[in-house]
Amino acid sequence: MMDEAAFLEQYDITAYRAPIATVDMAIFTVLEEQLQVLLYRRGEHPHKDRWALPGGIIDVGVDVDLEAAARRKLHGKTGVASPYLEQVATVGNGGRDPRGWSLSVLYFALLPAEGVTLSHGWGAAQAQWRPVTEDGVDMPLAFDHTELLTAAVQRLRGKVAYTALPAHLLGEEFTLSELQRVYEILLGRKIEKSAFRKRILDAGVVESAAGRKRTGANRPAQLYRRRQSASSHLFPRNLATGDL
Amino acid sequence: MMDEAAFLEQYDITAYRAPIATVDMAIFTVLEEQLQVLLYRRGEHPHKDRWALPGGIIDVGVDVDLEAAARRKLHGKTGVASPYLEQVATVGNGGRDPRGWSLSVLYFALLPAEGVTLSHGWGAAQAQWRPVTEDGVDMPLAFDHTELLTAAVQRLRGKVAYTALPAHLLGEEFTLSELQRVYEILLGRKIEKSAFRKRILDAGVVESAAGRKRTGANRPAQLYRRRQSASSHLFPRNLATGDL
DNA sequence: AAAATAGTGTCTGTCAGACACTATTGC
DNA sequence: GCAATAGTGTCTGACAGACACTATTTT
Repeated sequence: MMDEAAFLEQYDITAYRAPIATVDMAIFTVLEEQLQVLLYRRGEHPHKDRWALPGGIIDVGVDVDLEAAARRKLHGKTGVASPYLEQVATVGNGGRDPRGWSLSVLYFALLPAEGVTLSHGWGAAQAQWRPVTEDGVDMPLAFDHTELLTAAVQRLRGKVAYTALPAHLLGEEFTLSELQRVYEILLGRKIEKSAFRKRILDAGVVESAAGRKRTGANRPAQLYRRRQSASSHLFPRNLATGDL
Repeated sequence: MMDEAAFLEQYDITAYRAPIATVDMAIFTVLEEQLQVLLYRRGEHPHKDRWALPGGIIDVGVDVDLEAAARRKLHGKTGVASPYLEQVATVGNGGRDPRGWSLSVLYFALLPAEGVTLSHGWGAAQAQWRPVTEDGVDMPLAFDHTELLTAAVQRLRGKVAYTALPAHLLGEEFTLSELQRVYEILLGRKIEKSAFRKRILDAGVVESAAGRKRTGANRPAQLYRRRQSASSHLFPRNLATGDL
């Protein structure tokens, strides 16, 4: 009979043909009144010169865990360290990558457009924001990234009406009007102002910050910031006008 | 300059130290008026003799995709081929498995207790249903399976009030009273009958089946069955009495 | 008739949705 | 004052939640 220490001694990890393990990122922002996603043009095989979601192979020597791998990819492309990050799903099969059976963990990130400096990183020819139309982007993508992007967009859109997630698309401080505008862009329709404000404030997902924002020939607006609970909070009912 | 075919030709998949890739299953049923989860006692190292969620290493030679791997594990333990299956999350880090950096994709399955014959499968000393109390089970589990189970239970509980998922815990045909009872068990509280029936029927997630069920000295109940849309449907508002 | 569960009808408080109104700034 | 946006108040219809009622079976 063998104990666990002895078992591990003789265990050969390379005896198993493991799948390729990767992380892919759908990085969203709101820019020019549109939801946009960060894509880069692949500079290496496979799918060289095609547009793709940022991502890549998990490095078990560098990444302490899955989320660290995701943050590493994100930081490399945007320079942003700690945006809102959420795991969407994992896909895995023998056909999605010509290199063999591969498994990809998909994350989405939300970040404010200001302060982001896109850098190519190695292996990427270009990186740029592309507007999201309906559930995707109007260009073919490498691998199964079209499907991955659709899944990420649907997850995001599905949560908009029930959570305070869109607040992460704005900077530290923002006005309720700005927040409402982001909701409207994500939902693709107008929201009734009074109901929106009541529900956001009642939910306690934002707190007022000192100071007001003055932009033009009009009444200045109170500034707010996210509260800690903001991301996880589920509104008891729908937030925006109209169901779903 | 190399084209893609030439690239793949010289590409050596074993040059990368990939994580161990596994699938774990939280298999739920309702038995004896309680939510129960299927556990098995490990017959091999590591964590020999500890209770664990069914699962194991993905076999890229056998499993065409991730879900196939999950169904293979499920079928091996229960003999059930096609229950409700949903991906919950993926965890990965260097410390959760003594064999090395490992990555586990967690699924949960819902199935009716009738007709399930538990079999050990190889590598398992015993398999049995264990009641779920609060967010877990009252025994230590192997690896990080306590956390995995908690995640699965929370996902299930979180969706109960907004979806028709609990219908998958019953057989082909069931009465509305039986369905209501399952909801009550999962939510841990009574639901008002009239409201429950109105919302289930209005949502159109079940359809009446021919025949009625007669059990005792009382009025027989109409039988219903799930409709195709049942699993994905989101109720516009909460289904059960009381929020969340 | 009694017991037991199936199934329906009605009332009420709450809240989403609509809309109109007041407030505060620059010009 | 006028334009423009911030922010509030009020009415109404719909529905969740509570509760009481009717219906159908066996014993």
